This record gives sequence, C-alpha cells and structure tokens, in this order.
Amino acid sequence: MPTSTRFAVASHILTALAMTDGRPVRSEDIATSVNTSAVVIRGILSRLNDAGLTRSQLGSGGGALLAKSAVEIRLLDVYEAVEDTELFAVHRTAPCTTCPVGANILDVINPVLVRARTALEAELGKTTIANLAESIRELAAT
Amino acid sequence: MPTSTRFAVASHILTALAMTDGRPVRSEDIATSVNTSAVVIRGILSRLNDAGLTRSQLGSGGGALLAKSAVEIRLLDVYEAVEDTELFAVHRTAPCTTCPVGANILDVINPVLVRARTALEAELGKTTIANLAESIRELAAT
DNA sequence: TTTATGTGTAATCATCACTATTACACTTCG
DNA sequence: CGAAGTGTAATAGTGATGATTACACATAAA
Repeated sequence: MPTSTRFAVASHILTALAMTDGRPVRSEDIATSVNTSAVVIRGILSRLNDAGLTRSQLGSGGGALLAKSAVEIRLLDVYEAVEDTELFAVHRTAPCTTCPVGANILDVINPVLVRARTALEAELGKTTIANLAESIRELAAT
Repeated sequence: MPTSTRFAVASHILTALAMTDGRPVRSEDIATSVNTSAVVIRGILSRLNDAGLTRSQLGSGGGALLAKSAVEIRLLDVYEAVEDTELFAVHRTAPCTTCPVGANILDVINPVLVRARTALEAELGKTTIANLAESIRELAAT
C-alpha cells in the first residue's frame, strides 16, 4: 500500500518555496530541482492550490508562492492534499456474508486500521515545512 | 498503483485458520469465505509460509494450518509478510544534486517518514490474530 | 496595445503492481 | 494406483501513475 511520489515531491516543492522569501518560483525551475517535467509540477501545485497551501501568480514573472507561513504547513496537510487512495485497501470484492469470519472480518479489522492510520497521521502532524527548510539550511551550510 | 488487498486478505485467512482448531483448511474453502479464487489464496499462503506464520499439509485431506499460536501472530508480522512496497515512495528519478533543496530533501524527509512508518508499525504490533478471532466470536454470538 | 512569459488543464501514452485465471507438476492419503 | 490436495508459472485485464504534447488563458513589460 504505497503512497504515490506526489507526497515527497509536494514536500520538495513547498520546501523550495519556503526558501525563496516570497518570490514566485516558476514551475520549470521547480521541475529542474525535482528532476521531472513542469507539467507534472503544475499538476501537484494545482492540488496544493486547492488545499490552500500555495497560490499561483499568473502571467509574466509569475510562479508559485506559499499561501501561508511555512510554520503553519504540516506534512500531514501536504499528505492529505496530494494523496488520493486509502492507506489500507480491503477486500476487492465483499467477503462471504454467510461465513462467520467473512461476515465480520471487516468490522473487526477496521478499528485496527484506523488506529494505525491515526498514529501515522499524528507523526506527520509533528513536522512542518519550516522544519524541513531549516534542516536543509543546516545541511547546505556544511 | 492500486494498493494491495493482501494485508486484509491475509488477516482474514489467518483468523479463519485460528478458528478451526488445528484442522487443515483447503484453499478453496478459504477462497469461498474471502470471495476470490483458490490460486490467489495459495499465493498469499505461500508468503505466509515463507514468513513462518502458516504451514501447508500436502496431499489428500491437506490444507493450511497455523505454524504458531494465534496469540503469537501480530498484525505487524502479517503486514511484513505480504507487503512488498515501501509505505512512502520518493522521487522516481533522483532530484537535482546541484540545487540546495534537491540535494538534501531526501536526507531531510527520510527521518520523518521513518518515524511515521514506525508509529504505524507499533500500532499494528498491538493486535494479534487471536484478538481478531476473539472479536469475531463475540460478534458472531449476537 | 502588443508581446513575451508564465499558469491551467485536457488528452494521450507507456509503465507497473495487482488480481484473476488457466494449466500443470508434485505430494500424500486411502 | 487414483483422488484430492498444494505450489507455481504464464497470461491477461485493470487501474493508478508519471511523462509528454498541445493549447487556452492571464499578466507584466515593452
């Protein structure tokens, strides 16, 4: 049950935006840093815009900007903004309703999956884009 | 990338085995309960065998059995036995090594991802197949 | 006002993991 | 020996993903 690469790339994008002091950054420049195409970047930026994490300045000299302070953007917010699929997938077709196990397994396992997902999300809520930017500055200074 | 249903199905299988008191269960019977094909079940059983969670009795009258007590099988063990992919995927192609962010983003984000995965795994380690079987018995009794 | 420089998004494509299915070799009980 | 199982390879269909092309639209600057 993997995430897409969008979460890591979106974190990359936001961290880059956090380190440019409010100047708009072109999707093409971001694409160079991420090593992909500008359209892919704009697709992810579109999701981040919808989530209120970034905004775009159109026209010449335009680009992407943070819509809120980097200290207010948790990795959990990023995760929710760009990931579509459920962390845990259950049976593709509903199990047998007349079998003791089949009829109840989903009800029984679901609370466990919710607790696991909650624990993961809590951890992602502890780190912000500002934390990542700060760590990058420390590493880049060496 | 569709997320795998193997974890939920494997938990289903093991819970079913835990409720049959040591009698071997045919893959076809499990398949009926899960609502899939016997080959799919045997494919998952093959992984569970490799992980030492189940064993198979070959020949006529054979089937699948638990290889250890249900109280000793944590959902974390099941998860590790049947899931192939990393929980978090990172950049498909390595980011730009000459950009400050690109050169360091993976090193910076990785510890966060490890902590999130560890939190999820810790939660999955708290529940056993015996717990699931017990919950099923309670639900089925009503 | 025109033009260059951007973003936004639809459409298409190749790739990959997943589940389902068929087929067949192998094992073991009766 | 034969019936009843498991083990596994090969194949196909499906769906999400990421890459790419194409083009409409917005805006700053000349």
